[in-house]
Amino acid sequence: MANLLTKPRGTLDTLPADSWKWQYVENTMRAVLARFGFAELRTPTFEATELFARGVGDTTDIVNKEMYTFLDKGGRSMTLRPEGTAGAVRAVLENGLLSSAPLPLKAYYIESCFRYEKAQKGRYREFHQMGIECFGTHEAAADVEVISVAAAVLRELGLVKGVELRINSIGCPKCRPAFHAALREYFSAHMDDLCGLCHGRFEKNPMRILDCKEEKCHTIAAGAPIGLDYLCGDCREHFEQVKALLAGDGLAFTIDPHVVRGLDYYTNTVFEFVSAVVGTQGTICGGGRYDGLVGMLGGPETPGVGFGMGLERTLLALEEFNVLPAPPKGPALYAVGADEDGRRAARQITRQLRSAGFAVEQDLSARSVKAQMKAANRLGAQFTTVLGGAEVESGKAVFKNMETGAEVPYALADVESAMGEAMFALTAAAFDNYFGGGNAALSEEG
RNA sequence: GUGGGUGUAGCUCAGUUGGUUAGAGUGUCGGAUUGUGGUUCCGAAGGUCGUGGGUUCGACCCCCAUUACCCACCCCA
Repeated sequence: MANLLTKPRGTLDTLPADSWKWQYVENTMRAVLARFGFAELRTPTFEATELFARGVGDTTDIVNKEMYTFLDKGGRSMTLRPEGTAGAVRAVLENGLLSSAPLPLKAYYIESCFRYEKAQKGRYREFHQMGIECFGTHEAAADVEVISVAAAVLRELGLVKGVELRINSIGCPKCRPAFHAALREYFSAHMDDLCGLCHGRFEKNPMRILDCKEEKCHTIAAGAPIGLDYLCGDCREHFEQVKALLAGDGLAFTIDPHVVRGLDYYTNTVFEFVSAVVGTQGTICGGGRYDGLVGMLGGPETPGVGFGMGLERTLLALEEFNVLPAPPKGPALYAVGADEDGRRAARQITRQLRSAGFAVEQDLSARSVKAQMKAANRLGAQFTTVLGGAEVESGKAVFKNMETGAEVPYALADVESAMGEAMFALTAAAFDNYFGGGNAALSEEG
């Protein structure tokens, strides 16, 4: 009934008190991405439906039943992007980047995606992902570069333990038929024991049976032929190189023949970073190589490799593992006005300090001094200064350190430099405290 | 699309075998002698008990329906 005040199913509000967590994750990602030489690519939130049908693959669940598709006023079928790669490829092709930009082309995006699914923990209808794409080289070094980015992001965020890298190779269009044939031969002997869904998979894409979570299918799949045994010479060699380079980089991984991505465009290397804590939706990051995609969408045959990392799931993992940093500190100063003159003075120094670069708060509700102090405390202000007729007249006031209660006198005329010194003393003290104090070299410098 | 669970104040939750003015904690706002926070004390605001039916003298409580959220399947980030 109160539909007006109910957000759409499967969507999330990020409230002011929590938004710093998202900013922290995004900023960390951007910093790592910059180090690895990836530049941001921004594309529209919706694209022509056909782009996803062709790119993601019209046998996938994503295209068949999970897309937010609508007709625009011109009668064109549009779709809210369900993933990032198709749009990225479109933008790269449409802007001729494969011929004008230096190769390999390395791009990233942080964007929201939309899938019409039933929401649960770690799975939402509007979700956010950071994704990267590396176009123009088939070399294993590119696969490993891409995996390294994901690993570096996770490490930088503090997700070192409890997140596992699993890799596999699903081969190329040349070697896949042999594997499919072998799978069909194996599973045909067990048809009666497979679940209903897997009967369908048997025809369309028998590799998906390996991924089935049904107990009985899982048991049967354990004895199935291993895809890695059916790779052609080139693919085998490629996978060997990927493994060697990963090992050389000190990146721990496990080979998991059951890693089969659900998007049709993947070839060769596929990988995921999995955490057990994010509910059943444990895949924090999933990706792989897609050498056929660019050609499939009408571009020149161009190899590519990339991944998508779910921000909601990353955040869940950070919270589960308790590796979120301390929340940001409150304003440097809360300027309290005690009377009419004081309020005027508070407004004045607030304005002045803000333009000097300090975070300063002031009362906007004509509240009592006590109420303003309470507000300052609640906001986590590091200092307060109470201004009234007396201070205005004498030109002298004090900064009160809200943690220690200590008061530092200053002259109103010198408020900017006084604020700077007070803040410096605070960080120097925190620094000494953190490093066990007694760091003479640094504390003498102030 | 399929299962299971849960809906009582902004938040977390009590609410006796159905009994009349529905509670606590927390949060918000205010006060505890003149202009100083965090602890403490006092007070205030805030709920058509998800919604619609039904049973009953009487329903937050029982029954049915509906809806929302959560968890899981499926799928994937």
